[in-house]
Amino acid sequence: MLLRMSTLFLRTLREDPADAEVPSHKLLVRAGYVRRVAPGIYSWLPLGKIVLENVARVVREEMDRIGAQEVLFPALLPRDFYESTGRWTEYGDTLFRLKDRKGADYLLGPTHEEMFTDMVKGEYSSYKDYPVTLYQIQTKYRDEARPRAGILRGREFVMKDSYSFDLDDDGLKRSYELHRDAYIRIFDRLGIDYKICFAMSGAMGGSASEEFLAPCDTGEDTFVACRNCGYAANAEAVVTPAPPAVTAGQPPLEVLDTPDTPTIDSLVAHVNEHYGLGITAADTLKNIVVKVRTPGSDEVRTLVVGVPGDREVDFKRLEASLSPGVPEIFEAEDFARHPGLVRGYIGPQVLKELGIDYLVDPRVVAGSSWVTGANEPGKHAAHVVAGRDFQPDGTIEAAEVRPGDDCPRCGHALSIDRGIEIGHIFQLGRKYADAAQLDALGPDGKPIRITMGSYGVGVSRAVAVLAEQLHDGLGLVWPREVAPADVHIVGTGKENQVEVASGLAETLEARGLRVLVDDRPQVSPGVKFKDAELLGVPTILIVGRGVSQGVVELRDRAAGTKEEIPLDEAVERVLAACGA
RNA sequence: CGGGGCGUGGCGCAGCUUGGUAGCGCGCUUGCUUUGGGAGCAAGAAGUCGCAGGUUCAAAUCCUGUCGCCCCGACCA
Repeated sequence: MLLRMSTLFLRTLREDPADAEVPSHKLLVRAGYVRRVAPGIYSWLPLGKIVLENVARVVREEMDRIGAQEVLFPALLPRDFYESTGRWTEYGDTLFRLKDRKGADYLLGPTHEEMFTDMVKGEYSSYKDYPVTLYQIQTKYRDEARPRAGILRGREFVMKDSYSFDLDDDGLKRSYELHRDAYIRIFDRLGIDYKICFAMSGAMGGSASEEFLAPCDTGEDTFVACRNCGYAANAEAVVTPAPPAVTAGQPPLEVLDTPDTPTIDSLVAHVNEHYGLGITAADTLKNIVVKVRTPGSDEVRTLVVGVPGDREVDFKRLEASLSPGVPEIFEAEDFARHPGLVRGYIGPQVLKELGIDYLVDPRVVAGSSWVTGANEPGKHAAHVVAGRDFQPDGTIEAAEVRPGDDCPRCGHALSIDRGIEIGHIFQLGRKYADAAQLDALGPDGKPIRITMGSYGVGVSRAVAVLAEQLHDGLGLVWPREVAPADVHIVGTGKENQVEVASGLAETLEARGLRVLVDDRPQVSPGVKFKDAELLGVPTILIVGRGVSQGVVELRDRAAGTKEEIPLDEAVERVLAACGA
């Protein structure tokens, strides 16, 4: 491959685009890799297209290596496939819907579980056919409430999705492990920094699920990591270790007058001053009321969640824990309908008789004693003991996770970071096979329900993540595997530099390198240097003022090093630098 | 959905308060000079100022409406 800057369809920008906030967005636009078309929708220019294809190639090679077979579904899909699993309605506004000329409903595929399942059902029928794994690299469409950060979170994006079909749980586990290994190879080859995190299997009803998160300040996901034992988990999936149950005798429950203590801080200050309890916010029990809606039905139940008063409820964690139920805020009119719930002074002591479910943070163990609401305006209760004064209906992971919290595996302090999800592997189980009645006929003549795994890689997102993780003040710094070229040859000078550069480019191309050569006439050296740094090709060869003395300059974009080398060694030196 | 900000040549912006010939930088075209860090000089091309209505002798500027875009939030009872 040989690209010439003199004819390459490329225009770099000197300034950041006004609508870009994050580094990857700014740089990919400035360097002429992508252009915005509409919110969350981008065009890929030649260099961007090459990088995108390189990522796709790596993904494809590693999927093929584990025996997955590539297929391609349409992005434009008829409604009926999504009707059978209920997702035509469940997906809500995120689904791009459209009608054909006859008025029939269509959608742009946000994901393709239904299509894969249906395809396998149509072709395979014997246990001898299994296991099988299929994948595609496809454009997906999701009408996100808020697309952001350029191609990091778009409404149209390229994703590799694959599905494994197995006869039993052991097979599923093997398919899952194969994918896990493939993903490790993919992200290692791409040069992405990532962490494998435990994730919630959530509504999909699966058993095991892990996310590949790329640590990144601009990330939307929060994850915890333990430096000691290597445990890592999405914040939504973190398990809170329960302290040992308390058995020692506790003083009896005591109701306290606590006027004007609407917040935890004011409550703590008040009881310490007037009752000398010497407590902290962590000794109080905060009770949050939510409504939980069951999707697909009108059923709404009231739920109270108890967490230590020094912690906020993390709505995302709550949501994940309640899934498929959807928590909603308990409004003033809801309080009006439940006079037993005294806003600001709710305690769990009365929930049983009110018939309201009560779930507590795992720290609220049997025998633990709390200061909490007394279910009367202006009153709280002290020495309220779990198991004695109230009986929780179970535990729930809803409290926020904080840096320094105990690792659930080894007890060391956890750190918290943000990341971007670039891959997800997931033991789906039989949900879709059940919906589609996907069976194989067994050796005994009886049907075997197939069990599935679902696996995704954000291909276009990976491009943005690389830009996000690998850049400096001058521009992009691509790893060689995805770079638009192996070497960027800059010819600059008023003598024969451009011809020499062009000749070197042809020689190196013939030796198997992907070459980008700046052969633009009448362009000043400064511009060419700046562009080379902005574009981010890993190896840069400058053919400039030294050429009449037989000297050229070899640069390493990532290391920032430069070295003068003899012109007649240039070809071999570049080949060596490019690992060819 | 809530809050904030912004719509002016291809890109980045000023002008609006206080109405009066639409401007700057980058980019682009032509010529000459220049060639190791986003060159210089000269001459050019290119904008119905998001859209609609209103006020006015006169609107990018004031008023009303509307559309779009960007950012933050989506919870703390």
